Amino acid sequence: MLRASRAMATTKEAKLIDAFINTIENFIQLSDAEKQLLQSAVTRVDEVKKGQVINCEEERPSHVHVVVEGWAYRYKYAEQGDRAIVGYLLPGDMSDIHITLLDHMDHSVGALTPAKIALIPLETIREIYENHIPLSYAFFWSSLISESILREWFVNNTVRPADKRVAHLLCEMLVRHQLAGLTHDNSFHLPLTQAELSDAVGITPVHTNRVLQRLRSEEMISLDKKRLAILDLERLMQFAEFSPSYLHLSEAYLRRLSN
Amino acid sequence: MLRASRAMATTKEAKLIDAFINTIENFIQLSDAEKQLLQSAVTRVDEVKKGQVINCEEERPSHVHVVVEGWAYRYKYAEQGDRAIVGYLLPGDMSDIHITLLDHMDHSVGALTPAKIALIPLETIREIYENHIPLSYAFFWSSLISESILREWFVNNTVRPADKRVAHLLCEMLVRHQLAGLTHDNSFHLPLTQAELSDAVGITPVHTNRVLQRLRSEEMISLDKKRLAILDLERLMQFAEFSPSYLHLSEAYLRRLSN
DNA sequence: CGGTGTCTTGACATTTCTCAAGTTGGGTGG
DNA sequence: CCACCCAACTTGAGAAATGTCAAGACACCG
Repeated sequence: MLRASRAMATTKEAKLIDAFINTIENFIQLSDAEKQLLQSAVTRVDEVKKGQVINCEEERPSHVHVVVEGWAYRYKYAEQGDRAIVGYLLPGDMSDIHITLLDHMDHSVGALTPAKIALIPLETIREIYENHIPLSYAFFWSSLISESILREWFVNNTVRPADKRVAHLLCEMLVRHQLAGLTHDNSFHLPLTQAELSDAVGITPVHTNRVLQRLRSEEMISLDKKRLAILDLERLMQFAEFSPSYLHLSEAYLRRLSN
Repeated sequence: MLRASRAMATTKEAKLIDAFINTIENFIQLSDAEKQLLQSAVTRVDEVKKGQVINCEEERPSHVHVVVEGWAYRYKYAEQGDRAIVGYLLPGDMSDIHITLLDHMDHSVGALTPAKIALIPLETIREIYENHIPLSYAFFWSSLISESILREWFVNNTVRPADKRVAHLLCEMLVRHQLAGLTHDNSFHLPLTQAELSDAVGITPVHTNRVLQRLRSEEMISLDKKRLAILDLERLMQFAEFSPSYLHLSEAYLRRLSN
């Protein structure tokens, strides 16, 4: 029975590996044994619907979640029902590694699109902490990267006007999609609703709409049927004051980007 | 020589322990040996002047810094010279544990007041990672707490209007000072300039001034000669939509707060 | 083919910013 | 001890950015 579920997991993990392991290897090279270990750590892969809650604020999840396919997002509601989107999770991103050391979620996580989510039991992660120090570095590292991204998001919403905020976010999304190999010619699938974009940059949907129109009319981007194309990356980055330093890209990735 | 500097350090560390070790012990109880280890990890205690830079963006520090006395702050400049203050560091806070795994600072750290800063060499931290797993949990934990605080700051600046932002920040500062035992009757020393407060909540100094006046005239706070008193904590917290859950306080601390 | 969610537009309200001019207060040199 | 000075704080008036409300257009889905 245990064996069976292992086997099931194995067929799915190929996908987990593609994204998550790839991400980790931006930090350290993993041995085959370590990859295998991560593979077998996944006990389940859930298919969740758009909008479904994956982790709820205040709860204590029993598993750590990794996005395999689709988009998820971190969010928090303020009192009058205003939602702040605190981060987007792309394939390969971990949602809640904090929970191995903290006793409750301080935010919620939900699916922004239909998604596949891999689950790893907390105890497995704890075992890794004890016995596979390089891998625990990797978890710590990935958490530090999300902290750095969050910090830049904070700066974005704190000092920049609405149009630059949106532009900055789009630049980041482009780079992160490039890293994941999900772009063609600076264009990629952006499943966000204008309202979902708004909640990440802290402006009104109506205003987001007008900002996007301006970016389009100035021919920095085109956005149609959820496909975003960056038409003039140079100019967009400059306009947004975007510098990818905070993403802590490895040399290898920086090279990949410049192609 | 080495021995001498150790001895020097030892006299100073009593302070380090008071704050930093205390903080850590909010997470796990440390053995005497572990406390000793942390003590001896400090190779130097610097006295820095107000405004002095401790870590600079893009650089790679050789030491991790811990605030012993005074306030420090994390910040980033946007292009037109706008500064975003990304966090305040109180005694006991670590400034740059990230640097053990990332290759450059993605933000700067400076002193907001005259301060004493303890330095721990990177290699020492790395040794701890390898040989003292519980202590490395503690470092990881403290980094997760700052991430959670940052997340709440993000929410604050993303969904709340100016007056609530300021109120929320003041609530947080009160709690953090209470934890550090730095309050008397809900009042404490707030060394911030109105401009420094402004850069943390993303509004103009002029506007901050008016917001503070409103909070004063509504008798929620009083603020004079850098001494902040929360006159009606209940009301201020409600107004700010403040809930300390994101600070991940231990039961023990929550009890302490309710006195 | 109808319906619901998303996008778009316009007109107006509100919040926050900008600029510019005081005012206050603590610190320093004479 | 005084006089001055500079940084921080305050105030006012008008400008700019962003929000609100309401209605219509569009587009995808069942």
